[in-house]
Amino acid sequence: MKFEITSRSKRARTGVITTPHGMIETPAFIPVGTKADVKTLDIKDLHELKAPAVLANTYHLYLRPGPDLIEKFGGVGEFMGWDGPTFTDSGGFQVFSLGFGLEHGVSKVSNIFPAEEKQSRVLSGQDPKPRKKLFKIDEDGVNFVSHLDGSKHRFTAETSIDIQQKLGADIIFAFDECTSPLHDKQYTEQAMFRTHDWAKRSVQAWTNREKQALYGIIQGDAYEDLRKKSTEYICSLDTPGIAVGGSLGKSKNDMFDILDWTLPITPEERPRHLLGIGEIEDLFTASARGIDTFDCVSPTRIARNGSVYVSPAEGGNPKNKFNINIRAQKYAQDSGPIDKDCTCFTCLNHTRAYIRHLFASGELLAMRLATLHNLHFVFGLMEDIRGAIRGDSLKNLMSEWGIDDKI
RNA sequence: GCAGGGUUAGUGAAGCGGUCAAACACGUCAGACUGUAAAUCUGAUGGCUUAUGCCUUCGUAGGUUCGAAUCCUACACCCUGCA
Repeated sequence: MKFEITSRSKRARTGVITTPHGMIETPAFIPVGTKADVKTLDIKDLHELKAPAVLANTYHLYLRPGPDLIEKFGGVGEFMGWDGPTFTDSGGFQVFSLGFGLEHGVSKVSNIFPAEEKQSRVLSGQDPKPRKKLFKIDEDGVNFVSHLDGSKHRFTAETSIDIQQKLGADIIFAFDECTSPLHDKQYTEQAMFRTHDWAKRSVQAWTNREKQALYGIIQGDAYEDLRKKSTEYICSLDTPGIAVGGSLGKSKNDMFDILDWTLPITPEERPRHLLGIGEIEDLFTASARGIDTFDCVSPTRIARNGSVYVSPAEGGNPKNKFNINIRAQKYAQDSGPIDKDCTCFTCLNHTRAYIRHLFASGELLAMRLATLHNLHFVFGLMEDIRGAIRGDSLKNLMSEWGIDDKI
């Protein structure tokens, strides 16, 4: 992998990541294809959308169909028939989402209000309805039971890297522990040190350096000293790229702070990936802070659940100005496209009324059309962001979108 | 014509004297979703100037009872046997 910065505008930059499977213009949004497919889409769709890459998942592909089988087929990309760049996540996120996250019903950005109250209940063991977690963490690694069949397994830094080398993605991630916004500082610090140890071991286990680029992952939640310490340590390791991971706090402001603490002290020449983030607003604010690549399930997941992106001119929902719930009754007779200015397949061919009808009827096409639209929208947005960085006008673009950011 | 069974909120269907504005399912409406256990999940769903409140509802009309969706009578419609 090679990374070249092509322009700079304040803290933002554009660049090109060159992988064995092609180039990625950055900042870029990488759609998530957990089980070696972007849900509802095929590779022809991904090509037509100009998807820059696909991010698959180590945990899921390890359980099924298994890394040895994928290796026989020449890696995830070959296996799925995708000739573009690929990423694999390390499985670290599942340690969280199927562990603490499942147990206490939290995601990586806490949306629980009031978060402090929930946090104190969880920390004092007063959470009223904990569920049985599937992962148990120790210093050396993680024991877990498969969510598919209950079988017992163990991941360590070494096994994660070994699996990822068999999966063969162009960009791979160190095995890490993603904490929750509800963990206290003491635990977060312990987890951070564990992640540092695992990162070091991930680097040692990483042997396929010609073809695969390893990214270390910065942890530390929303604690300034921890994030800075973690950034220094992760950047001291010999990895081609750096990722910001883990819990990103209790609000968007926390996330801004985290990026402000970490990115200015990472080496400029290494590409920076922001794990699991990618709502419309975030793509602007994190690009402005110097993030180069994103991955996120949001555009594809909310599409399947009936939320589709709209530009500021369309209005959007009162609570979320960048999307509308296309299932709503008020669109039943709407003869316009999802977004007037959108040139995606869905908007060129179908009305809001038709898409709403497909959702109401439970038709699979509804999810596919919505996914095509949302990804086209996000990829177009990233192109606009890159153009704005080159033209030194990102701030203007953001104000056109009504994004108020102090940066 | 005789005998038996049935008629409950948008639909199907529980309830068979008080704790019933009425279970449950579906439907409908609204909301959530950020390194995907997610075509998932949550809430609302008789009306009201939103309430440990009032009003109207369980085929129709009467009746019994302190009290009826629940018991009785008549009527209407539907189903099943026998003529």
